[in-house]
Amino acid sequence: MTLKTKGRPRGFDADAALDRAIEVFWEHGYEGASLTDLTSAMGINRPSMYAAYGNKEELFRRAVARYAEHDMAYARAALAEPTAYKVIEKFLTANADALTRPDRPAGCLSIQGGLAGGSDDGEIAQFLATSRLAGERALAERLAELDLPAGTDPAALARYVMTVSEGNAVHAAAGVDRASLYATIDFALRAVPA
Amino acid sequence: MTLKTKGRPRGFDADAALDRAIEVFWEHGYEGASLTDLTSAMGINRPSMYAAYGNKEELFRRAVARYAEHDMAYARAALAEPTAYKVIEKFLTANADALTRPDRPAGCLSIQGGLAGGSDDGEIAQFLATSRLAGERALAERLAELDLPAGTDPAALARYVMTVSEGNAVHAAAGVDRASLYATIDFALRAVPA
DNA sequence: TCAATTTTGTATCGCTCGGTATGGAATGAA
DNA sequence: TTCATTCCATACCGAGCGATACAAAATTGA
Repeated sequence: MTLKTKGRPRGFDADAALDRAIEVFWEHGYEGASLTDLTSAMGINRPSMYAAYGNKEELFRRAVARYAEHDMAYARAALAEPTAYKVIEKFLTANADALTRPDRPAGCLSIQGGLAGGSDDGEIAQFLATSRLAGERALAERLAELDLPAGTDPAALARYVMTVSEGNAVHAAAGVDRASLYATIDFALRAVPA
Repeated sequence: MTLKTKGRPRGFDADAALDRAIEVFWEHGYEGASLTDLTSAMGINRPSMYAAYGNKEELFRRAVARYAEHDMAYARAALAEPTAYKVIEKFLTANADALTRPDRPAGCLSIQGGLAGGSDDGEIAQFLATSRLAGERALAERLAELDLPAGTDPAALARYVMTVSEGNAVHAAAGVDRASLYATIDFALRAVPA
């Protein structure tokens, strides 16, 4: 799969470097993560970053894509559960686990990355919002396939679940521990048709 | 109440200027709001801002304090309701209204202001988190006074309600409309003891 | 062995950031 | 009128930002 390269070979693993960039963006947000922070965490120099990823915004988009693929695999796994209640229960608990992993920053990259539009016209915030709403739509579509009581809107239920998930992410970023998030989920599940 | 001043009188209303600063922080976040953005919205020059408020961080803290006093008065009003269910119902609906006021930025300053620790070591994010948790504690204390079923932890219930509120704030900032937030609240209230 | 190609390290670019020095303008007190 | 005091406006500061120019280093193909 490695195509024959002509020039000097790259001295670092682009995916491993991306993993380190993910954590920097996760902790400091898009705007708060400076190129000095990023490249020093990635173990490379600035020109290497620009050659490999384009610019800071592209690096961020690649980081979010990789984050969605790896750190949010639990969400796709939860969709495989056989009932609506179990899908939601598994999604929320696995989400709470991910929000409080001891070896990772607290919270969720797609929220920590940036909610407010900073210097740009909210381009980053909008990109993250779109990506979150895509997850919400995927959940709604899965719920629509499953056994919901008549009159229950799958899209509204999915939005409720994502709302709890995002609120938990805000709490986790503030230092709230895993057990407390579980307690919140216990309440949240009481609103879900069994 | 105006004490006799000696020198040249101030040429602007400090509270009105603060209201304009609130909106800039609300839209762009603490880091994303530059002094040029702020002072031009406030209609004053930089030295006037520094003379009146100290520095950018102090301006932000004053803005958040004024925001809590004015734009979040609905929260204190909701606490006056006579039952736990009504307190929570009124808090969440008034919150959804505030998150989607057409004459104000979408979402909530205490979340839009900044979740991730930027250049500083998360001092702003921590300040905002502390202020949000103070609101949560106030709600918990009020719920503890009211009629909850035996075995219901007021602190956990308050945390659940704030989680929904914060999730709605994230959704509102992403452009979700008021009716959708209401639908989320309809689900959320099903978990609240009546 | 040499040209072609790509990456790497250094040093720097122009720009914007938060913050300030300075002098003139506007007031109250004497 | 004059002084002391306070505020306003211009112009500027050092620092850090994202992004790059340039040449040395490392590889492939001829």
